[in-house]
Amino acid sequence: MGEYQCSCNGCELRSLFFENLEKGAYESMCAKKQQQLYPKGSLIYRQGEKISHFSYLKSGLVKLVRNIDDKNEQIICFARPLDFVSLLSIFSETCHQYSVIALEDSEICSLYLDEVKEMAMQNGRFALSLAEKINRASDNIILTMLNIRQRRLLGRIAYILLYFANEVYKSDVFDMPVSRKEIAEFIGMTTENVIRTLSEFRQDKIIKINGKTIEIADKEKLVQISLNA
Amino acid sequence: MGEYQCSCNGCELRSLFFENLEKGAYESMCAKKQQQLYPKGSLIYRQGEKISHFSYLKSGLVKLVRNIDDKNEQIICFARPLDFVSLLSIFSETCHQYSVIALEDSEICSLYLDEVKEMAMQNGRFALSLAEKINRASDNIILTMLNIRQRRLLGRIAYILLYFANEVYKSDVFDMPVSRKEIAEFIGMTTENVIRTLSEFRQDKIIKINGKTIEIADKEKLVQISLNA
DNA sequence: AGAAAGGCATGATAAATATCAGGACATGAT
DNA sequence: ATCATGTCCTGATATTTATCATGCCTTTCT
Repeated sequence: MGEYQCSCNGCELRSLFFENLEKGAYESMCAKKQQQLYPKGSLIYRQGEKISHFSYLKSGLVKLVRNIDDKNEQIICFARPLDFVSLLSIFSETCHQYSVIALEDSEICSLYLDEVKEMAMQNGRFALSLAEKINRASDNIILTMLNIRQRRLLGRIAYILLYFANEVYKSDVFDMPVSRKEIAEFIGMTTENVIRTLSEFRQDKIIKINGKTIEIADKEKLVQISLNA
Repeated sequence: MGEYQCSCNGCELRSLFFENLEKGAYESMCAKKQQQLYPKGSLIYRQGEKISHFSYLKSGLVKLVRNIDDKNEQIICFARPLDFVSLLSIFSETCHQYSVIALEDSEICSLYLDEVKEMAMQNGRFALSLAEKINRASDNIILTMLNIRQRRLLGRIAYILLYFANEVYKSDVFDMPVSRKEIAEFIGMTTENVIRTLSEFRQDKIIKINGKTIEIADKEKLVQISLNA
């Protein structure tokens, strides 16, 4: 029996496990991983479902969504690789508080939650490290919500444009992964006003819009708007 | 040397430690606790300070506040006993992300963070239990922020009135622990509009106001407003 | 006591945002 | 091919909220 080699060399979560688990424990955990590809638009978890897995995003982009009623949704956050997908309530609730939906083709790696918990109980260092990461994710959500709350329409749109450019795509030209409606659900304004504001930015030559592609043409001005509106 | 008896019989955090720590570890931790009384209005932690203690609220009421600039503040949440005070970033950041201020005379019990962390590393069950509690606190903050975001002025005021009545004071008559300005900072509206709305509720006989004392006179209507506005 | 500052209150007006309506365009289903 | 659906877009209007101004009352400071 040859030694097991984890195939996930690019997986950022490795460090978490590596640094804190015995080699044997790490490998047995890794061996049981279930990897799955969710195409763009597909539902990864449904709000209310039982949480059975500890999941993390290897590639792609997802949104966390809260269903208020039949018609209305709130987007809690967008999550990229390294942000855990089932992050929010994994240790505190038995059911998913939010739905998770793929915005781009996304690879999810899952481990049985029971086993991760078991491992955490046996290894405090691992548990603490896990808590740290989950904590940070929650913190970021709260901080972003506060940042959005303190801005008005224009500032909120500027903020989210800068978020995608700086945090997600690391480029001032990118394909907008979300619809105007989704932006509205994220910043808590109406779809019409999101559209209007983007048009306004286009007319003021702050951004260029070409189909799904957005180019930030005047970043300085966009930053100004994000700070002052 | 007689056996050490923890004096904090009413402390809800006991269970967390009790269930998960060896008696010796629990007692040595408990023996080092620092208990302090913060009078109403006093600063417990200042945003930006280094986090040195693991703290929890034994009695009283506090607010978590984010200073945006010289003049403007955002209130993140109110915390009662059982909610940890230094909860948000305790494992993920080295500095307090928010200030904590006493709204009522408050007793805080503190343990050295390093020691709690050390203990968590040595005891996975304890670490997991801690993570669970901190996780739940973050979840609640996020949920409350989403609940407020989906409402408009009247709904937000109704929501916070019901929050104090149902969650904090468990009574439809209570002394409002926060100013109109603080309500405004919490719900993200202006002070004038908070005042106006409360007056409106008073005129519509939904609440009675007598100095600091609020009485919810027509709870059914208040719930309706909270759901529809 | 008197002054200063802050909380509470209300009105008038301005600004921001939502709602409603309509149309162009793309996409997917039948 | 055609229909239905959904997204993007714009304008007109209504609603909601913020801002500005003012006054009263209480508390705090001196």
